[in-house]
Amino acid sequence: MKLIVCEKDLAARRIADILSGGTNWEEKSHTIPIYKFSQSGEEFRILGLKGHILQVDYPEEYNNWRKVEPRELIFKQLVKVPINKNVINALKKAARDAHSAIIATDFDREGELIGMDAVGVIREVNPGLEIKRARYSAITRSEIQQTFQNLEEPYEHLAEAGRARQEIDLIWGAVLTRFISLTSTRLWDNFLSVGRVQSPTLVLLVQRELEIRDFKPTPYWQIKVRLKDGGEEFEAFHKTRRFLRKEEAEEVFARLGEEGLVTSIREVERKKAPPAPMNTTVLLSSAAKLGLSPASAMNIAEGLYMRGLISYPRVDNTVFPPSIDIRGVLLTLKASPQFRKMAEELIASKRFVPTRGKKQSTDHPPIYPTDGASKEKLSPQEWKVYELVTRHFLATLAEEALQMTMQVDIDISGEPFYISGSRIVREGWLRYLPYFKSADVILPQLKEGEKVQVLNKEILAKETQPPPRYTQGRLVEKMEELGLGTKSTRHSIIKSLYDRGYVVGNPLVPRETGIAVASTLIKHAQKISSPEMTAELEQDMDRIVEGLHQKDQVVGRSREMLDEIMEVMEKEREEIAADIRNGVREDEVVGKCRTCGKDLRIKRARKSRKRFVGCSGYPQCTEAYPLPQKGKIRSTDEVCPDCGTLRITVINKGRRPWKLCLDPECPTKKELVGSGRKSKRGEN
DNA sequence: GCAAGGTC
Repeated sequence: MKLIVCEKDLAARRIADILSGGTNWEEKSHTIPIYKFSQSGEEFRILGLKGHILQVDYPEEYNNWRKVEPRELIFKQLVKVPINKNVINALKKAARDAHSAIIATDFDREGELIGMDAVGVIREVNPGLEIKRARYSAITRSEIQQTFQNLEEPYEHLAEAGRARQEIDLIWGAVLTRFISLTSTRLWDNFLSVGRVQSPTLVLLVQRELEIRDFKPTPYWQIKVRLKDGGEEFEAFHKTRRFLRKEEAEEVFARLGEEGLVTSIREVERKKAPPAPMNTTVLLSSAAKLGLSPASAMNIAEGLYMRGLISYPRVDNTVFPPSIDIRGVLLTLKASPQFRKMAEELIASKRFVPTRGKKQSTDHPPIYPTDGASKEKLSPQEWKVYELVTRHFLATLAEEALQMTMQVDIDISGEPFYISGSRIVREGWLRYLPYFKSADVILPQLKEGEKVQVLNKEILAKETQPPPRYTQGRLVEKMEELGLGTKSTRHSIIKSLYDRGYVVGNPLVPRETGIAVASTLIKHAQKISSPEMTAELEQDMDRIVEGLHQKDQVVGRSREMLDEIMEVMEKEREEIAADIRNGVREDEVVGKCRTCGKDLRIKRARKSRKRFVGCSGYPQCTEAYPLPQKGKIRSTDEVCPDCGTLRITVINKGRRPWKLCLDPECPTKKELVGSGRKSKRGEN
């Protein structure tokens, strides 16, 4: 029996179909599907893993954070532990009966690592097994058939590069996470984390926040006039969009007479190209514009993919391979009542060539609908994502949109004014993807040389605005630009910043705890506060792949570097502890006290160690409220209209966050507590 | 209870 090991069930199923010509059947082993078939007297079994099967970890004796100095962890031996017992058992069982195995995981760094981990498990039960590697970059009939006739050897170096990443990420993550959590005594539910990807992402947000806080607005002035042409009234602005001196604006203002002259009208037709095909980043950033967090958009997309409604959602590629039958996709979309007409239109106009994006890879096609769904059969959020994917796909087939833009120049007493407008003259792809369509600005019918009447003039005092905060959608894009995280992890990295209490809201606003942690890392562990650590790791991994470096050299150097950082951080322990505690303390403020106006904050009772909300004016002010003893507490700026006390959010693991009035006697309390029933999926 | 990377 030949055993073929794939990275995921989808690949196993499709490869089985191709190699067997559709004669394979499915059996379950330890709940894992295995595809079987026979060919020229040989029996085949194809097994799909669920991604990584092992993870690196510290041996159990180091589990207690308080009993181990974080710095000691740096040079400790790491172990690998199974992630999913069913997968391992199914793999072992199949390996026992096999006389050879073929590793057919994705051909990339993590895929090779997954494959080599599988080889390790296989060898435990069947040491002499012959092992080959099937290298393919797309699951198409021709490529799979060819690949399996030209098997290769495993790429040990590639897997080693993956191991280096695993080890470095765990060592830096564990040591620094424990160190800052222990020094600031933020433990268990409230621990503070540090990581190669999450920390530079947090720093990005914090630096923007500090820029906003430091921002000094510059005043400027605009001149606006109200004009009349025949019956129509309209507004025009002075061409000096920003007068930096008020006097200057006033001088111009004083000169303006009661009549203006249309000096020129320019019309320009602009082409708006349809979007490139959708990859994960585009899916997440578009979904964010529709109000879905990247984490829930990804979750929902995963579910739609599992139900066969959209293609694989984790992809960088933005170029459709020729193997995708675009016309066929449109035909299946006719099964959707909501999209039947649009699909028919595109079929009738024979538009079967999609746009091409800049990122081309062959592992998966861009995200597209694989079946026609109907709105009634999906939840509102599922429909939102399905609709987005489908509309985006249709847009990539449609013709470009045309927008007419107009600028009219008007002279008033020698001063230049303008009005500008635009309108869509051909909808093209915007018809399918109307979410982000800009509204038309229609101008009055004017002619060059025409006179207009000045009805009114006005000086507007304005100020320059600080840079905007990152929205979740923009952050996903920025992370991709900086090389932080991957298509599969960015959404979860962002979610963990919320879970740690580093940020709130969308756009993301850092809390004081997040600012304190970021500032500490910038100051004392610069390395892990910037995207450069990832960039350098990538270079080191390339050298491992080329055989120029060994994994242990790279990890060893990284350990030394961390040790030097930790030596300094240990010396500065008191200062670091104070900085982070100050940040944490500020976030413990729930709001203002109703009685005395001072801060209400989360405190702990001396004797019982139970937490409660008390007034910082104690003992003069004795305002106090009980708190649930479990779960994370976050303040809100809401005040209950019934009892008049502040509301807080309580977050318990695996449950939907619930809001609670501080006053335990509040009449609305029962209803609020009871609202945690409906769904596990919460929006941030 | 640590990270980030796969995948469900």
